Amino acid sequence: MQSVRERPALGRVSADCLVCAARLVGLCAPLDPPLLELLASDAQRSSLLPRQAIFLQGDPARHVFILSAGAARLTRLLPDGRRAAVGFRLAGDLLGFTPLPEYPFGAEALGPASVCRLERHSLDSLIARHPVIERRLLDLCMDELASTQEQLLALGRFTAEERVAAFLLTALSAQARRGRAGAILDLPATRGDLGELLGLTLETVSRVFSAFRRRGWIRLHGSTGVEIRDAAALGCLARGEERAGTAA
Amino acid sequence: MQSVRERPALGRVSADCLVCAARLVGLCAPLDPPLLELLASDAQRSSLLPRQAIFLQGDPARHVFILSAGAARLTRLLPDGRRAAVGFRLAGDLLGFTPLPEYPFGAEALGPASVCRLERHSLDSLIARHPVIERRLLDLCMDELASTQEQLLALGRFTAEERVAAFLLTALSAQARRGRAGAILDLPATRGDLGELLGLTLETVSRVFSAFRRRGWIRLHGSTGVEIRDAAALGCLARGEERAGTAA
DNA sequence: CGACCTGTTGAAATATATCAAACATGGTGG
DNA sequence: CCACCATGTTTGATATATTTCAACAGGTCG
Repeated sequence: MQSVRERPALGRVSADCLVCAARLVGLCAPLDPPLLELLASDAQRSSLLPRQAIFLQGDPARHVFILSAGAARLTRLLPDGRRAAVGFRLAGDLLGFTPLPEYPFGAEALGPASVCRLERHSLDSLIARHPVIERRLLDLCMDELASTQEQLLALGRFTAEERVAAFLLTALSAQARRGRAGAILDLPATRGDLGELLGLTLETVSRVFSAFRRRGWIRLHGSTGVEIRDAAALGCLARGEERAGTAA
Repeated sequence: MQSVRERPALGRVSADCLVCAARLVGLCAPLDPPLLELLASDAQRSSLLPRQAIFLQGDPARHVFILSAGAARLTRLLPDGRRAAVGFRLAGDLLGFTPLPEYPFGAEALGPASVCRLERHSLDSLIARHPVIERRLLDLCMDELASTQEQLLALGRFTAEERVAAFLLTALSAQARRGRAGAILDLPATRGDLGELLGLTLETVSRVFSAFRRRGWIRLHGSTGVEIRDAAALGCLARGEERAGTAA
């Protein structure tokens, strides 16, 4: 089912590119320019087509990746073919940093994207020489843990509508944090992608989008644009404020 | 609904106690004795009754806790009263370590338990003086992230039976890692507790236990003992190996 | 144009929740 | 010691949210 699997072509990367892509979030955000230069000197940049794999579940975890542009998803494949998404990641996020010998899940680009690839051992030696990086990794890990726990709450206790509402608002604020303010969410994901993230089928996701649209809470623009027109109503759902009837 | 809420009585703690409780897992596992002594000198020990709160969701996050004995659960309460458990924690685990100003969820003892309480700022200053602690925190955070992602997978894609099976095996191996080998799991949690962890109702958890018992996969001993009699069968479910009929 | 993919909507099937009742268990106090 | 109560468990009947199966519509692309 995965259309494109070959590895991206590689190229050298400048510190500028790293700085520019990951100014406000991610590993590089708080690092000194000289340190960034050091990171960049070891990294290789590559561009990804939509749906292209960054790494596969089960591959030896020899590299870490910084997503410098675009969006990606992390997915786990079950033996019987079911697939679940562990999360979506945006520009600046670190991918594939694991203590395990193999990646416990795969990563693939959602839309067009680009990554900086760094050898795991070269990150390790960088850490050894510059403890500030370790501190930064701990912060990132804690952020990721917190968002995973939120996701857990959603899958464990939220209805389909609540999950979609929570996702839309989370994605909107993640996009805002990366500089693009405004109510239009750029979401290069199919209904199926969202279903895998939210523990729903693609049909259920579609029905929820339709319901939100009918209530005037969202508007769709093209294939990837989702305009949030009533963040308050969505927020009420996303916070889990009532179990029963959805008031007008 | 929470029966006991007052804070535990505090007392001094020895490094020995920390070492002993958390020898193989947790924050203290790989630390030098002198460092442990340092940690211990700042910590206060307290005993907890079953169901006693360690900290509440929304409390200022001024302390971190090391669970030195017993089991605890972390729960998030939704505005409308629904409750979800983020996870269970066992002896040696670190609780309440968050970058946020307030605890994002509450922690309470499942059975009788004890914790070592440490001021957050004193942990911070310890980190500043001994970077090895930071490394250890990163490892712990990554472990916690990995187990949370497993849990996410379970809630997103697993059936009720698969969730319970996966939980039982995870709990068994967590117990084994803490020294108590063997097939009998000591589980001081009600069906309701498990339901909150697994995103199910207590009745569904009970029905799954009954089904496993009828198939001879488990046996119950008293109110907390669960004997795993067919780990292979449970493992097959827990890995998500088939979607449809459960073969005899 | 036709094949293909994504999205939408409908009708039926189903896993789990909800509601309800009985049953066990352990503690407590008469 | 036993009656009593609170708490947790089990099981049943019913309801319901979501899945599953299916058909169709709108793009896109070769």
